[in-house]
Amino acid sequence: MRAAQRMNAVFVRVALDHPLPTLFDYRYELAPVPAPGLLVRVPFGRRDVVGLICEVTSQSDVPADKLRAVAAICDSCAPLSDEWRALAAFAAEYYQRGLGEVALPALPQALRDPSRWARLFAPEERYRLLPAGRAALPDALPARASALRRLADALAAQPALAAAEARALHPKASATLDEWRSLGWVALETGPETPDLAQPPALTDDALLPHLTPEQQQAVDSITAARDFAPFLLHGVTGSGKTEVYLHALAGLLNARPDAQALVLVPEINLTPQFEAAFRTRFAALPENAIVTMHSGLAEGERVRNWLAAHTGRARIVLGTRLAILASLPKLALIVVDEEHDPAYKQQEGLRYSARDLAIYRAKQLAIPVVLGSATPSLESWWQADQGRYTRLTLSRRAVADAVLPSVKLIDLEEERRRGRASIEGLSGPLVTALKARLERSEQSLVFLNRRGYAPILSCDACGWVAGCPRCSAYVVLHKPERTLRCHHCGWESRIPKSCPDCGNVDIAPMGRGTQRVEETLASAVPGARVLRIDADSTRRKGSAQALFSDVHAGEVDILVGTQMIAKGHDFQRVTLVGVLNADTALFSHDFRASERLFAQLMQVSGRAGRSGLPGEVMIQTRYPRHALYHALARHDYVGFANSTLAERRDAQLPPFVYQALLRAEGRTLEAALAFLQQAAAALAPLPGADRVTVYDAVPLTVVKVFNVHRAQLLLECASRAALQTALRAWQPALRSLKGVLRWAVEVDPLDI
DNA sequence: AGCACGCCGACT
DNA sequence: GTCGGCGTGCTC
Repeated sequence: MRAAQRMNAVFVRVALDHPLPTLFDYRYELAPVPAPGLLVRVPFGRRDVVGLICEVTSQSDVPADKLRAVAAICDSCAPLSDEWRALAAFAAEYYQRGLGEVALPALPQALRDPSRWARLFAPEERYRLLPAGRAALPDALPARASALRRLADALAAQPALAAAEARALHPKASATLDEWRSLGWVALETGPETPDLAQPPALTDDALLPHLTPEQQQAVDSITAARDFAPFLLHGVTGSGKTEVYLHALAGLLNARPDAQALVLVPEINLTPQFEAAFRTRFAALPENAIVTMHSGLAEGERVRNWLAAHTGRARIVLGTRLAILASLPKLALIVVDEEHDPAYKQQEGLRYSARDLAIYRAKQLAIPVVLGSATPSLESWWQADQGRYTRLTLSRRAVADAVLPSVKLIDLEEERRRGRASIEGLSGPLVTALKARLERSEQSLVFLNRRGYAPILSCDACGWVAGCPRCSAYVVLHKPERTLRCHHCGWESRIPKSCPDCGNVDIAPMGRGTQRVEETLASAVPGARVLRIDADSTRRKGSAQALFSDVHAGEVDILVGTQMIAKGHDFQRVTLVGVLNADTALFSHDFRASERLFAQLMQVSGRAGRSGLPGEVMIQTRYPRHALYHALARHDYVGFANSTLAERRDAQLPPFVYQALLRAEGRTLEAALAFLQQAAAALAPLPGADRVTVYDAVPLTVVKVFNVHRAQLLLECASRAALQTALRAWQPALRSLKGVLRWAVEVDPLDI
């Protein structure tokens, strides 16, 4: 008996969201058959947590007295596929984390809450209006019970009303509907949803589509013809119609295979609405729930619904930000990464993954095409294309007839000053004149400045005091509309002092300019102009960015001033002038990627001008009008810029010619953080692979202290990705065993150094 | 990461 | 006399 039990014993090896990189074994004694990929609720220490079954075995190496039993299993949700678990395992391996730390946070929160499992997978309840109810209902309700009336109207309007929809219409819908049920007015039904309407043979009518330029057509043909892993770098100047290429490639795929899924990534939440609208218009024949979005702005309920739509295969197009790269997509057949160069694809906390790089992995794993689109590809991707590992697809011309690239003018601030030409609060004469001319012609202008707030510094003329953050080693930024000083690192806020807290002098003055100050200046410098500011501050409320952008589209704005938020994606029809302020700071940054980022940003913002056929003009105010970056920009010469920057990177042995990783440490004192890093460096030296790794000195971060925590980092560099990976993997236990109360994390392929 | 247990200062 | 500081140790 005992022996038989042992023979039949079932154990599961479970990944938990926990820093230990191991799996945890549990006895499995429940009725449903366990399978890898299913979620379970297990006791862990003193609490219950959700884990992912990675293996089902008949024996365990863990001593029997330590083993505990699985408490519950979620078997109404199809198991996460082998491919998905392999993706999570790869990400965990590559970014030096535990599998559970990758897999579980990638799931929607509701799935990680066992108390919600039953409800999530319960067949949706629906209410159907019965003839008795149809006869009685509207009149039986009090005249002013508007919510009840809406509920009744909704019941009358459709064959069956989903319980969730009913609850959205009326907070007490369940109680009301139960009452109506007892009166014989409505019937409750459960079961599978009414089947979707049969999909028409073709989702799109080719005759109605905008006709493609030969370059676009060739790009679409190449993508559509791909039958295996095929990475494409779609290099297209702004306005060249990259989106149309995506749409055609999607149409080709979705038409050819009625079950295929596509994943489209965009760098920012702000860009999802316009893509979603384009997909819904173009693929109007798809059922509504076949196109879903995935980003951090979704409410929890919608997040699970959309995730499940992807997981069950019902969603054909998933549109999302970087987190969508970890969605479960059993029939994934095409991945598009729009604006692939955008740093937003790099997660900057927790698991610091690059969604673009994982997209490449995923495409390779599934042997499918992946399209990386950009007007200014990352040098990493450009180099891959140079090497022939990615296929380059080029769109060299603007797609709209007559739309030409804007002319770029550099305004030499030194010369303006030498010649004694007037400028108003940092706005040069030529720029103000150009802005006024646009206003007269009822055209729109855009002023780009990558610094929010009113002024980055508030200082005392008399003693040199500068307002700083008490918690960070950083100055605080003056925010005039909010009448506060604000730390952009930790969020600390205070009132604006009336006099210098050090010497009492009342002449404390804002220095430098942010978007708020430029907004104020523009209002007086360009009389009559309707000025709108869009930045992280003016769009803090959820959904407000959309409203502000639609004001611009509706022509209710003459001058739009803002940070990089205004540079991305939006197709403003009447913008013919782009002014760029304060770009020079990035030219001489210590960050070797600063110029690449600046070039991409300026190229992108320049691309906002003249999209609809009106001639566009870009004016860049600079002290260095002869700088090579600006010259390349004026010629719209990404290729020249990329090639010369790559040559510099090669000479300096910087990425993509070497691979980097960082060890970051945070401690109560800088000394503690540095000491930890030095110990860590010493521990690395004897490990396998470490002989090929260059370890630099531990250094404090530029902003050493944030929220009273002192930060330092150690840079590792290696010509071989494999050797770096080996060394990093071997390093983990050593790092864990180092003592000291200190937070640390390894970052692979860091963007900011 | 949580969440315990485990030994030393200022309070009902 | 306890409440609670965070050091360190464990989680199948």
